[in-house]
Amino acid sequence: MGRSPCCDQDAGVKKGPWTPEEDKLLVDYIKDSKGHGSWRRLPKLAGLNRCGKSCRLRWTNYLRPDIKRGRFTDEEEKLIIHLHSILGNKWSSIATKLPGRTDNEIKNYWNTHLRKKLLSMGIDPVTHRPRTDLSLLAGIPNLLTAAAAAQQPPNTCWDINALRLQADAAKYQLLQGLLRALSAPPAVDLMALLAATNNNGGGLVTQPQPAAGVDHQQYDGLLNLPALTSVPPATTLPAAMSSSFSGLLSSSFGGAGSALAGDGLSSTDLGHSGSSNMTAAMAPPPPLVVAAKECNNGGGTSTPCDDTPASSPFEGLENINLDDEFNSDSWKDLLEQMSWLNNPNDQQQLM
DNA sequence: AACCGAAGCAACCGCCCACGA
DNA sequence: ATCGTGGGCGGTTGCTTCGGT
Repeated sequence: MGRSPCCDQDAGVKKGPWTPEEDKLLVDYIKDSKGHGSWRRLPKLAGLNRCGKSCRLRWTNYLRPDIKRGRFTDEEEKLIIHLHSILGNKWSSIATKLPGRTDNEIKNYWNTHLRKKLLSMGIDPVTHRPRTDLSLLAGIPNLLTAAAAAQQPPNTCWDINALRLQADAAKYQLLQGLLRALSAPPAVDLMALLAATNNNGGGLVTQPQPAAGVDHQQYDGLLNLPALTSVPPATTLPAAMSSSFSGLLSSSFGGAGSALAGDGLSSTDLGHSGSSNMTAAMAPPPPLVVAAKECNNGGGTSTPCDDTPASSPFEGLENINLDDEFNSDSWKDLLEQMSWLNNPNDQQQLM
């Protein structure tokens, strides 16, 4: 239907920053009138050459006596993030839960601080899920572990923990290489990313802790995706896997296992306790726990097994052909070859 | 000391909705 | 039922401040 602007643009009403005198006029009027009444009529009655809307904004965002000034506390930050995950950009609704804070203030704080904070954590500030621009990576459902497991014939045994660790290492390098190949400096700590992409849920789990000011529920949500166990040196990779990535690794990192010092964002923002930087993340792994062995009984479940593993769990992955010069096409090929693994039913059968 | 880019934030803009005539 | 108005809301702008060179 269209409506006339709240303020006549030709009336020469003042715009821009408010002066102390204008503030006083507005405050005095509202005080004397015990309320603002009609905002449209207020400027004339208060002797202000402002539009009513401008007066309302000035009052609600700045002059109201119950406005709380100063930095947001950690608790307020957590609450904002939590409420935003539920309410989205409903700033006024969020503001009702933070006494003394205005929707405008919260909105500004979100846009200038919290949004960046979440991004640096690899969390999409819109969805509060792991970043969608990294979904290509985050969506890999334990690809290599599952693929390796899929190679095992029924009723054979394999060292499930060794398999998982090798898969972790392979994934770690793959992700590094991919990020490099796409000329995208890691926006998140790769260890954290792997923690989010790893589905194995086995032992050796290292649970990073949320950084101060980080919403625990969201963080926990991220961590609901099982955590990375550990990253063995690349030299433990089966030859087939190593060669698949060798070109990419040697050209990108100067050799597998090299540190990525100074690359990307500080991982301290990611809140890791312990290995809180990239160099530490690349350090030799801690001693491994005794590997459990499991049998593929052919029925979609695994059972404990003491037999010697049948063969390298990565056998059969040689057909994943990554070019020496890693590029997006080869990545697509890889995904296509393994796309069936994204099917939850298929994954279920592997577990 | 001067300049420049980035960050922060107050204020504005335009759309939408509720409500009353 | 329709339309005009008031007020609220989210997105955006642009000014100010800050920090680095």
